[in-house]
Amino acid sequence: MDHQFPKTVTRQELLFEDSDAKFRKLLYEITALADRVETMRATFARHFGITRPQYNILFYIAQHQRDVGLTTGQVATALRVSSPHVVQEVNQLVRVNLIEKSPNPDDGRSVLLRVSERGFVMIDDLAPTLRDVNDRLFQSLSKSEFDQLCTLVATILEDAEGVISKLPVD
Amino acid sequence: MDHQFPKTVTRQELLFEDSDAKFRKLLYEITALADRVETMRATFARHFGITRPQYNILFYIAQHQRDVGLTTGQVATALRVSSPHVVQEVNQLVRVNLIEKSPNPDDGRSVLLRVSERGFVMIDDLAPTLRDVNDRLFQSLSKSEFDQLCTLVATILEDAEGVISKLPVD
DNA sequence: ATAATAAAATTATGTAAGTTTATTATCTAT
DNA sequence: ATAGATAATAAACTTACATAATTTTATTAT
Repeated sequence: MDHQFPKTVTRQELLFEDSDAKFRKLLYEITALADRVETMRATFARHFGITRPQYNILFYIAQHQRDVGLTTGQVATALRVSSPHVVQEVNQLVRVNLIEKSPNPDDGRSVLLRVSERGFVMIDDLAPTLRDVNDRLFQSLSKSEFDQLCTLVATILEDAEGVISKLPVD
Repeated sequence: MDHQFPKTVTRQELLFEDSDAKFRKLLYEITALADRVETMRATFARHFGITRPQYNILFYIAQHQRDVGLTTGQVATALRVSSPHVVQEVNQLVRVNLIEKSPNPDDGRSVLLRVSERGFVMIDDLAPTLRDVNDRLFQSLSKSEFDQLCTLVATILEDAEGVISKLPVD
């Protein structure tokens, strides 16, 4: 009658006093942390009068356009969303003059996306707030802890891709 | 004409060669990792014939109901979603006999949720797969790295709550 | 050079995962 | 006994996507 939840991990390195509680807490906290980060982005987005996906697209382009800009497809692939979604959100950003579209001289089917002058003004306006928030978010980390965290997260993310590519179900 | 993206962090501990690139990569990878974890959960959910939010609710209850069960409101608060959403998804789970509702003897307004016998059978069926996936997801971590990661993530999550509670915008 | 095929963006439509608002029943404090 | 507060729920709405179909332009094979 009184079921106990089965263990979700077997590696000894991940168990404490034979319990996977700490491991489950970590998994929960990783997703919770990502959720908080997206909450912050949603707040910044609202401050700009745009939505969270629009904010993510705008900032991705701002950080990765060089001189040439990015295509719709590049943005969709990088953010792991569909092209129609990028088209839809970018059109909203074009309407409020935060993104500019121009034809791709190398490919007549393609379009190049760049953040507008106004877009960069808004980003520059937000930057001090962003620095304040990020400094506080990572206030407790020493340089070596930051390095460790970067390495650990990168490693696990890589392993996650491998795991997903051959999930034993579905 | 050629705008450069402003720095998003100032702490020296988080900068490399005066660039915040590594920091931005970390933030990106944290959300990417959480996204991959949710992708895995969605796959397990599909295998059960339920949705990802249903899976998350089912597993939260399975792990936290003791003898007594959990109320709708407790689940909503813990998972940070609205009560109506929990009601909706739990009703689906009741329909397929994975969750059982019972009146709360201590409060006539309230309802107690528990995973059904069939629910635990499904969870026990999935457990070996879950262990395999989790072992592989964290295959690269030593015990001390796992400990460090737990501490770092918990610390940052705590700081994140503080940051959100007093965001300088909105 | 032309025909077939592929690729990029877009339009239209659909859906999953939530939210907000309103209602009802019960509880708590005066 | 009454006046709020709280728990669950129902109904309606919204957001953040995806899928399918279409158009235009490129590429490849003949």
